[in-house]
Amino acid sequence: MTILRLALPSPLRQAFDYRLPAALAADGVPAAGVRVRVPFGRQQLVALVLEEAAEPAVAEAKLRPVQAVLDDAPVLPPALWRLALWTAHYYQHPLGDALSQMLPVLVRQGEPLRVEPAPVWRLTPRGLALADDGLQRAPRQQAAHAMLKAHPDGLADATLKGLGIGREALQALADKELAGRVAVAAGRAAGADAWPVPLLAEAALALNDEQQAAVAAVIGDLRGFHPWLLQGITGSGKTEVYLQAMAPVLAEGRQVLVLVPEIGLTPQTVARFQARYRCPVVVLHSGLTDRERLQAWRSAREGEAGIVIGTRSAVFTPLARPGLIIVDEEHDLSFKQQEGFRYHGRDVAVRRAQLEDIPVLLGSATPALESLANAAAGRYRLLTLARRAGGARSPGVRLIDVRGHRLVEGLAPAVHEAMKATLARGEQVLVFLNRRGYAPVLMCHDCGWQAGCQRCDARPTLHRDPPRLHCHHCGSEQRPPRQCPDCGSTDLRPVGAGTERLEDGLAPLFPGVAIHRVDRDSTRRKGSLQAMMARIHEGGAAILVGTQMLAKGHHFPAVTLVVIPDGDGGLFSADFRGPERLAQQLVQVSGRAGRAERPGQVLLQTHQPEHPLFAVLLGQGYSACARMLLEERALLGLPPSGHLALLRAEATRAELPLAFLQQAAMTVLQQGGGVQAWGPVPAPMARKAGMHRVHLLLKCDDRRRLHALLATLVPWLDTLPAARQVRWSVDVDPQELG
DNA sequence: ATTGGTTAGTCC
DNA sequence: GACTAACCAATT
Repeated sequence: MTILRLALPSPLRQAFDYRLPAALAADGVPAAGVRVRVPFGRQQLVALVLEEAAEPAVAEAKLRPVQAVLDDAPVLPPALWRLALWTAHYYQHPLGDALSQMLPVLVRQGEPLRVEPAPVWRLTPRGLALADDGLQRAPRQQAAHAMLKAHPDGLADATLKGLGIGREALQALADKELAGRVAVAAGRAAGADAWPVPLLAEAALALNDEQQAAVAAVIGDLRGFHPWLLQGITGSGKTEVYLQAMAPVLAEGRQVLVLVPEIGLTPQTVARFQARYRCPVVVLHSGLTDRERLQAWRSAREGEAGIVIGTRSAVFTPLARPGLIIVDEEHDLSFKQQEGFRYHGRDVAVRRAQLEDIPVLLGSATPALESLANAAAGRYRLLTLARRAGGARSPGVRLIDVRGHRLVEGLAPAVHEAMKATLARGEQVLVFLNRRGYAPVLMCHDCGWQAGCQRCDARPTLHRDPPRLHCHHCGSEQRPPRQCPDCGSTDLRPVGAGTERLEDGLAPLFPGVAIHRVDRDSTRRKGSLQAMMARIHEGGAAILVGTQMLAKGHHFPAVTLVVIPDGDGGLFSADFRGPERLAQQLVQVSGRAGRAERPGQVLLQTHQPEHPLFAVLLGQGYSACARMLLEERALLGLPPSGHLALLRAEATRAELPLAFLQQAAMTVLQQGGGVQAWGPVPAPMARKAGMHRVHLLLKCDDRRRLHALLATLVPWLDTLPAARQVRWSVDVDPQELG
């Protein structure tokens, strides 16, 4: 009898054995990575074969039969299969659940993998003959026409969607018989003739000598695993380095995987890649339908797509002929999945490159301390771009000591003056405040009562339109009280300022000046961010008020002054990564300002002008600041000098998670092995969304010893009766201890 | 008696 | 996690 050991899409930390009926074994025993349909309890599931088992783990009578074998070959290529097993083990996540998260929804529902080649949009002869400005009355159709004209081999639906070209525009072109959707022949040739000739669709930009050196280094060694760290200041032309580094990879017919932060995946980013090369570009992001995602995934897996661009989860996209992996803005927090399967996309990308035996290029203006430490240790090779491309000068940063000064709307007099002068020149000012809403606290002026959230140990933020107290941690909303519930006073006052209040307060100070607020609330509606960006890019005096949305990705050429009213935030944060994040944020937001003719100015208001972080960051730059922070981490044994894993547990009753993690802590103490247990302690926000939350932090100088412990501790915890009374999880290499 | 809500246990 | 049997208590 043939017994198959299967990974089921379930959170259970175990494999399940099934019997393979003789009728299904006729074509041979399915290999590891093949999908099968099985009964499980009273449900039907799609599972993946792990191996053929010599002996069943349970009594033979309990084995149920496999109902169908869905594939004749594994779903994932060998290197990706090994990556999946490694990642599930490294992050101590149940294998079946990890595997199912790596696959598109339709694949894990059993959809056939056979590729009907995705039909592509192409111009008709009439469309090709149409003049470039023949659709002036219809800008969207004109954009679609221009894009299709640049790609005579056609573009797939998913690619066009990624480029921001909508179905309506394409349908309109089709109605005019200017374009059509046609099927293409299946099975592209592999190797050098995989893509259209010539591959280059537009001329490459000229490189300065730093960029030249970076490109030369990477393409000089495209065989085998080489991790690179490209540290390039904002505006230094990192993207051009990516583009030119991938040229020889594509020229060989191999594929490039590009990972970007969630916020970085804009139509402009995709357009930049698509405009350069004629090979198919596919985009994987959360906006795709299940069907589109499946098409993109198949096209990567079959080797049709030359460039695959996506966010975190795209690191698991199978590639027929992988050649290079690029991780842009590698320091970005969005690469770490913060719930469930808590992997780090950047770290998985490096491991994948190793298993695929290809180079990986991590890029950032402000690399994570982990990456800089890897470069310093010689594990990564460092490439530096210290000059802005095109000769633009970097903005100067000036600390504004606000101690003792009277602030108007949170602005010091010198800052106010600088803003007026900038606006008078017709230039733009960016005010960066990483706090949305009207005010973070609603307080009674008579007795000091503060509005609190019913379900969290947090104060809800006061919002203005519509008026409400909104808890950013659990999402609950209440009507703001008109009277203090403690003393009955009606003198309730908002304390502190968020972006809404700042927007209101700045208007009378700068009459007649347009103020654009850019945060999650003001850009909630689809397309509103793009509309706002368009208005900003029209130029003219304006104030941009925004949260970190403004600090990422977009560049604002008309902004010549950046104001940071609250530069101290995060300086004394509870999280040990606070200073690192602050330094990254300051550098990133500073990079939004300035252009070739006129360098930008950054004004940073602070109550701590002598703080060493500011002194080093402003005096010697990000790298020196990072070195200082790395020394501090080393003294405390914190990452990357030491290694962490965080056990979290929560329940409505406070004593349950505490008791559960006490058992864990006890075991760690007994087993020792050089692993320290800190806690259990209440989480920084002890009650969130009605749940009492407790943490146990595990810490060890040696990563292998920490993982050896986790490998026995976690499965054992899973068997404890107490584990069923709490929600618990393991976070390996936690990025936020909150 | 019926319904609803919680809990413990299984899933191969 | 999904599902169920078992149990208890409050409602008809």
